[in-house]
Amino acid sequence: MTSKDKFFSNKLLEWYEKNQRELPWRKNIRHKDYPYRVLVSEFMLQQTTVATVIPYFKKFINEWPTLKKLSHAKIEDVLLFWQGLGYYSRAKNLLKTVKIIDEDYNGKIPKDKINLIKLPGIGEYASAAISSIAFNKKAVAIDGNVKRVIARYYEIRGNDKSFEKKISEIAERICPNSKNRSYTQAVMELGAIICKPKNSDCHNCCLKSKCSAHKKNTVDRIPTIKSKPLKQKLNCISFLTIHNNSKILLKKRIGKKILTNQWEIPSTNWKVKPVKFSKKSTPVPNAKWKKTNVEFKHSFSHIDLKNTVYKSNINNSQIQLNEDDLKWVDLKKLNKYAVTTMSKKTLNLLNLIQI
DNA sequence: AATCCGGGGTC
DNA sequence: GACCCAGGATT
Repeated sequence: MTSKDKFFSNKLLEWYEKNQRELPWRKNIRHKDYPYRVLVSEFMLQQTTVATVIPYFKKFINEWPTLKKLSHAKIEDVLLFWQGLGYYSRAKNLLKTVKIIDEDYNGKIPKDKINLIKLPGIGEYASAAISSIAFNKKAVAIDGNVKRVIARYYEIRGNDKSFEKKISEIAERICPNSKNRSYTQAVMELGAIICKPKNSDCHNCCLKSKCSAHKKNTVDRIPTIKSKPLKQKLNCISFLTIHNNSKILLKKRIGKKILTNQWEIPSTNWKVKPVKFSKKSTPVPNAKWKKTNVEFKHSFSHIDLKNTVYKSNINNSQIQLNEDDLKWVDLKKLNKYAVTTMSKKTLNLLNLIQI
């Protein structure tokens, strides 16, 4: 432990005391349900910005204020709630984890990383984050923010395995033996609001006097950017069937790997080549179908999808539905279903709903 | 070790 | 359009 290491944790803790944001999951650390709220927040925050999470978190805690209540929830309800937040396996894993804690741990969240990491959806980062933030235990949580802050402060270059190893070794070495609840959040907080990926606010940084990258003016080049594989470009046509301008046909994505079990406007498979319209592929082949002017792109983490929308007005809703996973849904009751964001965008563009 | 999994904000 | 976000599971 060098004086530069000491400076890091001391200055950071001092800065955090005065500058931390008021975030809903940080309130009432003495409350019996505080660890549960930290648990929920850590699931939501994975690869998701604080600003996005806040409204979801508030509604979630309002709906399921305690671990016990969430443990009795149905996965359909949790998924409905998670709609639009993305990475839906988090919702399933959160419910699984809470059920395990309720049954195997007498409702008490494990305090140590070694037990937390066994739970579904909790990995290397989250186990350390929960242990330190919820229980004030010493545990080293390394997320994207931490990597960036440490890489700049010690001027660690690269983006490969050895980079990860160096960051990890330094993080272990400089982690203080107390105030870990604050320290874990302080490093991430600095990364989020001062030591940002771009336009980092070095002028207001409590670490600038000893920051190697700042002194050498290499902040913008650290950490080294990883080249990512190109996104696959895919196409689809979706078929909006509408009755009396009030009810639409939705289909459940059964057996799909992405957006599993969510409801959507029936669509062709996603294909590399532009999809040609054919009546046979529509949910109601004997109806009149018309191409709309709605055509837009929707991006996933690894796919850029172009969606072209066709529409059919159906006068009687008595038509035979051949498949069990097709259903007429009143536009006013759309919020009872987990509907894909792309389908909601479609309905919004057709002025059928407001998002 | 690479790939999959969402969606939105920022520049 | 490229990059990032309090990552984890799967293959």
